Amino acid sequence: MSQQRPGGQSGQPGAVPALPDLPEATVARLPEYLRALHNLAETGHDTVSSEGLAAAAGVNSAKLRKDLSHLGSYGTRGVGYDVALLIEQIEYVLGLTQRRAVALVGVGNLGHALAGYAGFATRGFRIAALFDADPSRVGEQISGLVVRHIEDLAEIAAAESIAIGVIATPAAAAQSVADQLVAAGVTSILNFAPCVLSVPEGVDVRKVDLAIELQILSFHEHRKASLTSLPATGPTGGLTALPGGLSATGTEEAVGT
Amino acid sequence: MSQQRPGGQSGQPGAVPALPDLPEATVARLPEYLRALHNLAETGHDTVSSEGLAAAAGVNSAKLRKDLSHLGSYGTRGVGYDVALLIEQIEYVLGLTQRRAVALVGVGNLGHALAGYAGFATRGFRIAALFDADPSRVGEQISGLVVRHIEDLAEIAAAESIAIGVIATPAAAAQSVADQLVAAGVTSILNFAPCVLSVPEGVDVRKVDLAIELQILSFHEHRKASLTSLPATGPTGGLTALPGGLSATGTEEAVGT
DNA sequence: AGGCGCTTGTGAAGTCGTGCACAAATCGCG
DNA sequence: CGCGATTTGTGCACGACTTCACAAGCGCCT
Repeated sequence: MSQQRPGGQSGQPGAVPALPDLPEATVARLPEYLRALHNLAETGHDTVSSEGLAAAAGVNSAKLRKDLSHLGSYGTRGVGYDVALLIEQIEYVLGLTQRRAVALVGVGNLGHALAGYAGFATRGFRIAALFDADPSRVGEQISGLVVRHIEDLAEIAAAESIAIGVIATPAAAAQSVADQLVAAGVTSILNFAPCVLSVPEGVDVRKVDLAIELQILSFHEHRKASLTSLPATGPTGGLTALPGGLSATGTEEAVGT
Repeated sequence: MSQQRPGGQSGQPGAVPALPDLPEATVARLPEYLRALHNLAETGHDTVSSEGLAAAAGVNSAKLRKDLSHLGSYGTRGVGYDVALLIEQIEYVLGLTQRRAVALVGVGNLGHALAGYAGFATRGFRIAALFDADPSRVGEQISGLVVRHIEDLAEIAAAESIAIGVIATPAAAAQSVADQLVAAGVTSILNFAPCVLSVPEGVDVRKVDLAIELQILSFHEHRKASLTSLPATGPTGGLTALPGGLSATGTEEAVGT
């Protein structure tokens, strides 16, 4: 609460205030709060209550308050949180005040999509370089960037101060790419390849596996089906009259996500 | 994930081998085990120890044994697990014995990549239909499928027995699409749009947000950077940046890939 | 047949995360 | 200036998950 500087002894004058070491679960939710806050800011809200922000982020309000309390006391009792101030604080804690350079390796199907994903640019990141091992792809231009050969990774990573790498290669190549990223000084990796990477201590790896997400959903489907013996909403039971209110008025063109 | 049915297990006197009520954390790991097991099977392994499989899946061996124990006793003490049998069991529990039909909504940048992603097809799923709200995209052919207008969703979903939907639209359209999916009988949704979806009880939603993953990595980058000048406090010790070693720490077998 | 080494399955303890409930703090108003 | 309405920050209890440690079971070798 009154602890402006968690972490205790920081004898470094002028140094960055030591980051509180947040619970991992909290860290994983902060980006969601941040997105919700940006939405609120755009719709003209100056302050927001924990209840309101929690609803916008899809979590419990008590959890939200506890999460925010971990990074200091930035709310006002009886009023709520100042949206702009909270955005600033979360962006600072997440290290988004600088626009981090990201290297993307593998410009296949998925790599193309990622290279064109506007969400990276608008949320604190800059794709600084694209790489591939296939010579026929080197030189291709995607979203204003030229694909370089993976051999040039170390050189470019150093020049661009790249600390985060994204692997969008086939699984067979992923470990080799990871090794090269680490050798080039990258200390955080986002892996889309369906395999386990082994990296030295001090390097963070996060994994996104699209098939796994579907398989988890499949389990719940299976379970729901095994519990459903009588309910009318059986599979393809017949055309149920759709509620007319669900018109597609809100649908827009599906621009590249 | 949150909306679990309460434990009131009603009736159903021993008919089907009722699905064990697995911990959510276990469910999330089963697909990883499954992938590792397929790798092992392809490289000629007939059996595998918990230690070996755990290494291949990137988890602790005790955790793996406990996970597997939840779905029955399919190991042999002193020997290990029969790879083929375990694959069969996990696929059954995950509901992958049938090839589930999936609807993909939004064929923008990301949607294209997902439609062409081979991993879905090889891991238990069949993309049965593509949808978009943009008339200029309707009719386009992608990976052997014709893009249909979102209006046709209900009809096609019924015809193809689609129970899982994937949303790859801009955030502004996602809620509307989700409503339409639900109205069409879809009970599981994988959402790539950066927003919170509200759905009726009984519908499962999982979310994948690429920018959030990067922001989590960014936090750890920020934290690492702020520690490099501070004394190491805590059990995690200072991250000793072994400069020369580019090879991975573990010498464990790298699971063929 | 019996002992020995290996591996599973699991009780128990420890750690982490969640949600409730409430005191403390702040604002607006009479 | 004090009071009530409102909302934050947090102590505490509970539940979920992880990890350890070990007994029980299995196959092989002698």
